Amino acid sequence: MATTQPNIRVNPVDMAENTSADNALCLENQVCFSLYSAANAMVRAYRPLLDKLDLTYPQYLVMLVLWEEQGISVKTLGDKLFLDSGTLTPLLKRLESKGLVTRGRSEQDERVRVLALTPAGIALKTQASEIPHLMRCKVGGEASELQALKAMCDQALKQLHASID
Amino acid sequence: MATTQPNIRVNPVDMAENTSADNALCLENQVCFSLYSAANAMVRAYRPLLDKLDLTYPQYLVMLVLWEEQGISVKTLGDKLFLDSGTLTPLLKRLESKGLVTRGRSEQDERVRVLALTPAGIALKTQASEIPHLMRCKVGGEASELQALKAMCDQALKQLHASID
DNA sequence: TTGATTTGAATTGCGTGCAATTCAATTGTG
DNA sequence: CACAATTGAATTGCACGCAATTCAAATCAA
Repeated sequence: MATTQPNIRVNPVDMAENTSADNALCLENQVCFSLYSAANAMVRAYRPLLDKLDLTYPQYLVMLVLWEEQGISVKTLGDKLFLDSGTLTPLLKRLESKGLVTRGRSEQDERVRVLALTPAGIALKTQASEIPHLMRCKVGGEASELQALKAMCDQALKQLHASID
Repeated sequence: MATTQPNIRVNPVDMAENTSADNALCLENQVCFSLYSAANAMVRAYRPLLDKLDLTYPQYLVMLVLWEEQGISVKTLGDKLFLDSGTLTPLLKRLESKGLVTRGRSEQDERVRVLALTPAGIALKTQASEIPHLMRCKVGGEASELQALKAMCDQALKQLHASID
């Protein structure tokens, strides 16, 4: 049961007519729904791996950025992750309370938080090193397919950002 | 600034070595991160359209299902949307309080909620009919590309469900 | 039939996402 | 220099997602 069958729908009895809007309210939406479901499933799949590091997926993303470059601001971090301060501020406080991240202040601009890693935060990178391989096994598929998926997601993201409203 | 440049990274000064784990902690993750970011952006793009219907995106998904088939249980709905009762129960209560959905009880099995639409819930479909077209404009791209994106997301979802841990 | 198990929803708790607002620090302007 | 506008974070409020637990109804097994 629950086999993912193609989008061939039978019109239910109590629904009136099967117009073009019906098809649109199915076919086109499936792309967004597939994207949405796949993203949820991806975060779910990360969970058991990240539990060992006591990280959530968004926290892991922040750590990925900081493992690459420290001393950045919340704004810069948000630009990289497409997340705002409303999401990042409490998240960063949690990482700080775990002893992984420091939230300093910029000397030049008192408004700016300067994010850096503690030794424990840096050390966590070693434990994280096996995660990409494990996730690749879970997702499966050819590398070229994954690259194509990434390219399409990036394209869609770019387009959605372009059409702000 | 903030141009989406290819994944050519410069190793920061205070980071030690640039191992294969470094590449993995970037390249492979980008697929998941792209998926995650695109899904977030998609939900964000839906918002102004759905605001007019006073629906969130997950609520819209529920309505899509019920516009196709009424009288289903929370379980069946969850199987279709890949969501559980922890998400759906409060969401359905909100749809109920908006006067769009009824949450009855099954005669055969008292545990089961039977979900149906109110006249207002059915009527809302008309207002929703233009949303797919508007979203397609926002996302852009060829229909074939979107179908390819959907196929890859579905494949990834299927694979992630198969490898439960 | 009874008792154990399973199942469908609901509940609880936590961590996002994000719109909207606030606030202080900084920048721009006359 | 004053003062308005902008900017970077933080805060508030709401709606998810989902793990974990609870609970009652239904099913299974001895």
